[in-house]
Amino acid sequence: MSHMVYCCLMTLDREQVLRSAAALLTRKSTATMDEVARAAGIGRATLHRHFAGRDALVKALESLGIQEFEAALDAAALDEGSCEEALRRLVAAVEPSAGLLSFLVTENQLFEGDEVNEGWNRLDARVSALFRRGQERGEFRIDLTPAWLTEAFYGLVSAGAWTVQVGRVAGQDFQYMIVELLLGGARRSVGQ
Amino acid sequence: MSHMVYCCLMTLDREQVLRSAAALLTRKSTATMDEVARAAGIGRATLHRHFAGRDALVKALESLGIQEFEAALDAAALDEGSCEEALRRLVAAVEPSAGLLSFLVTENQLFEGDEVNEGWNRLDARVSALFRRGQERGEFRIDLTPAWLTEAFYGLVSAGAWTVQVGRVAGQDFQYMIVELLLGGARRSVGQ
DNA sequence: ACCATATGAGACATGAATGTCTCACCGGAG
DNA sequence: CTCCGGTGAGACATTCATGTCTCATATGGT
Repeated sequence: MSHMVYCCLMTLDREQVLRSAAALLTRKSTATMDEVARAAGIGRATLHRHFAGRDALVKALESLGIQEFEAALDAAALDEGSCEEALRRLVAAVEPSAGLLSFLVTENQLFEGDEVNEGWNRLDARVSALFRRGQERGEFRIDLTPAWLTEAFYGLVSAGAWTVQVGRVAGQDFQYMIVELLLGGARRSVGQ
Repeated sequence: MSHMVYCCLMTLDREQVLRSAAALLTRKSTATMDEVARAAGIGRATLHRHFAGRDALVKALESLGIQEFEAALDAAALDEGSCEEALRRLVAAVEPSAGLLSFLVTENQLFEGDEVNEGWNRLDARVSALFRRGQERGEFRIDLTPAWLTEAFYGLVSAGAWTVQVGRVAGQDFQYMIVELLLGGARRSVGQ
């Protein structure tokens, strides 16, 4: 059928392929096009019909990651209520995409090149704004810059995704680990 | 001269080459053997005389990173005094190697393969032991496992190295950022 | 049943990185 | 000065991922 139903500018096939590619590349970032195709249960030729080449695949993955992260930011409603609760909602919303995000973040090949996808700037700005709002509300300390807190957020999400994947901690603890460390740190407070 | 002075099982030449290779690969993990050679100011043939191939180079880099990290652990004297102070010493000692560590950590190609260098297990155990000692001393909270705190430590060191490198924060703040976030978190405590 | 489309498998060429080789050159030791 | 080990430059073959192609097949609608 040539008249397929489009959803979000992406066919269902394409979406499925992209999902499995993300899952594979998250684990093995150097996976070959053939491996990606096999992982998706399709032939290499078909993969090439969907994505012109490896670059196009990675770009599509980048778009997917940005889209998912942006959706997580929307779902978390960062402007509402306390910033601590907003951060908890954000981590919960971003968990399903953590692996993909981790892959994209470490794929610094994207960042060293000509031009970065402007989507990352938008995302950085929104996360950074959350931390700034928390500082202005007196919830977050002001001696750590929003820029650093944003990078630390990415770093901890990646570390959490990795740690869960290798089985060093249970996936059930993902949100708790990240939020608690990011908010409260490792030091035992007097009250606890 | 065929009778060269050996130091730490490594010639001075080899050491220099390894340093610049680490610096380059930290920035561009996909750098070519030729690029590595140029960065070291030597010819590709000479690079091959020092390291049989790319794999050997990466292995040597891994050994160097492990060696430096182990030296940092020694210098930090993790068993002495409070664990908070020990952690501060560790971050300070590890700062010069942060870029190399970041490269090696993200080079998951090393971890997905046949066998991981047993050195990583030793390092993990020592860092983990620090956090466990802190928990036993009542300094650190016990609801975050030493395994997670260890991974978070790696993640924050990597994030810090990256953030400093791209100029998002000043290199001068490296230690403070990491230690303060890892120990105290982003939440503003009542006393502050 | 027929046809159109998409697919999988494989062959093939291309390009890039790698690994090996030779050769001319340089600098120091004898 | 002469010799010799180390070096840089380049040529060369090899390997591997990639990209393109063809063709037989399966699927699905008419």
